[in-house]
Amino acid sequence: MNLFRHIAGEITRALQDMAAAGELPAGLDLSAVTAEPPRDPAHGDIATNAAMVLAKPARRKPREIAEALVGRLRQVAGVTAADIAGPGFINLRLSDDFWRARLAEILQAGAAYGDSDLGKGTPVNVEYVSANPTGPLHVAHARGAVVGDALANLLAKTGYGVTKEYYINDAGAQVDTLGRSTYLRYQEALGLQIGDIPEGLYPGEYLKDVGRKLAERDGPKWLNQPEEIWLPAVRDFAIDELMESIRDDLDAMGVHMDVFTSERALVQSGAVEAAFKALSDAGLIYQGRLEPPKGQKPDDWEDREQTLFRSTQFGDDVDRPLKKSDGSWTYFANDIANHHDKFRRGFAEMIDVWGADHGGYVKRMQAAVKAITGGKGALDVKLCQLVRVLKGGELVRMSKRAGSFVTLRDLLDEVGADVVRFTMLTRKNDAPFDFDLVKATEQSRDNQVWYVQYAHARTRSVMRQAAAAGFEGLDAAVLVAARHERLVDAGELSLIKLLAQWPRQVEAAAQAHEPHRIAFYLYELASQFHAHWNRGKEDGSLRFVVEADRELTLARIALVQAVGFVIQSGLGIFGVPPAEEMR
RNA sequence: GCGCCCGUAGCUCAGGGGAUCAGAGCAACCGCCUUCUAAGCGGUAGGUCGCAGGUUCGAAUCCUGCCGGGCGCGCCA
Repeated sequence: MNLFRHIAGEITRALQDMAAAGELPAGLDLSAVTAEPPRDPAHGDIATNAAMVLAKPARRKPREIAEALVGRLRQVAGVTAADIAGPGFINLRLSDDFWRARLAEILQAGAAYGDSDLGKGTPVNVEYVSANPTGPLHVAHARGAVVGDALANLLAKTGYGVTKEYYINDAGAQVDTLGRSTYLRYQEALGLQIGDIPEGLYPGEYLKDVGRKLAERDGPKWLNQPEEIWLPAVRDFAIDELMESIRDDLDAMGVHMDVFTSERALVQSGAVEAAFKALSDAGLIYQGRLEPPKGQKPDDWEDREQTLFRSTQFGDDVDRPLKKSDGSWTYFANDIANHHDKFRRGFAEMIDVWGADHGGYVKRMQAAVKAITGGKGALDVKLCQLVRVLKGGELVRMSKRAGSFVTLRDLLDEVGADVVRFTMLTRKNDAPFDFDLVKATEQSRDNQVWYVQYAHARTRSVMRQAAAAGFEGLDAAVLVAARHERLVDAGELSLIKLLAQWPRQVEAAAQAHEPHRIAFYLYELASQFHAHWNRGKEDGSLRFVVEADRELTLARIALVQAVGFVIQSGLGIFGVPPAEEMR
């Protein structure tokens, strides 16, 4: 149970009782009332702002409301103290037994502790990576992949019906360029001299493989043919090859998409026309002219009338073109169809994870979603800032395979998927990130992955030690039944309190769409666990396994197991398997 | 020129989204190893939360302006 929500419910009920008793006006809006841990634990276990928030609408002084409320809150089960602080805050203290009762919940739930039905099954579509199939995935994609995947897992854990989706940008001019670039490598594979890769084509060596495979499959049949003959076949072949390698890379990182949507297929199905018609019918399409951007006018700017979408009606800065000068759809038009299609598939809630270089695109896409869904759909966009790869402080630039960037595969080879996944989440998505390959694998406290894994390994170590000391069959039932009231040490109790915050942390992170919060919580939990461990070194009576006191040992093992479960629960969101030992 | 993001301790970053003293790690200094991994733990020192206003009983948190850095700005995706 999310005990903060539980207490918030109790506070709400007390306020309603007060209203019924005439101590407060009826019909007050209680939605701003919170129950949360105070910043300083010395203030108590839970603080509520109820009296402060209601003072104005109730036309009463905060302290008056607080005085009345405190009396009622003292009657709530588990509450041992309710005090007024400062201008009218109420600090609650809960009994140790109330806290210890969380232990049984954790032990029964195991790694599922923190799961909730917050989302009530609401479908959510999380679109991430969505890289063009024109080259291997690189570090920026890795960040998007990790953020998107963890966010999706987080939402699934909190009861949303999550679909992980990849939108394949396989319809534009870039894939034609890919086709031409591949054709060159195909010729090369058949023994022709191709010289330098011409400007405008992709020079990456990764296309050599693709060219060679094409030569193996088709032989020389495309040689000496006009481009219009070979381009479609070569392009499609290359897209398939690159998508396969992209899927392999994602697999290697533990990212598994539910749906791959092809832009090309979408266009061919007439989805763009359908979306366009919907906007048009709503009177949101017109022919007009745009001002050139100030300060930086493109040299080839040509003032002309074009087909525009009234995105300004939905908060965008200027209206946006949906057709190129040759009459074909813009990428934006296709992406409107993409989101329209998601909405029609049942997703009113959509999340896109993009690179920061697409930041200028957010407003128009959100505008489009509002327009095309009649206001029923909502799009949240998570922008991932730049990732720089360092090695011992030195910037790493070149990749063996790709030429100008570090590939995802390089990263995985260098530090492993688990480290990539966790480390990428130790920063907010909208803060730039320096990924240091040396630090990422260092075994020290400033390496958060290692530190959290070490804590989990230590929980396992305790279990092994306990078994060696004759404690066997330590299953959930035995640990749930253990005498938890024997846990009276301050370190033990504060660990329990931190564990009890987990469900709230998960829900808060899910609602904010911020998976990085999980990493910080896990780091704090690990820190407290290591600290408590060390107390046992200094004071033998605090060690987990006390052979002379079987009852106490079982209670402490229950706590250790609970710590392990919560770490597992958290790492599960990141898709990182917990370590059994660190050797 | 316009839009978005960022500006918190020497360094790298948190700060649950308004209120009860500004946090962590690293680096610096001082301590703790016969016992479950010292790959660790504890302590000291260090900040007018970019600047200036505003809203409020209360602002690192919300609003406005400015300064500094990043990203982007029809017919690329």
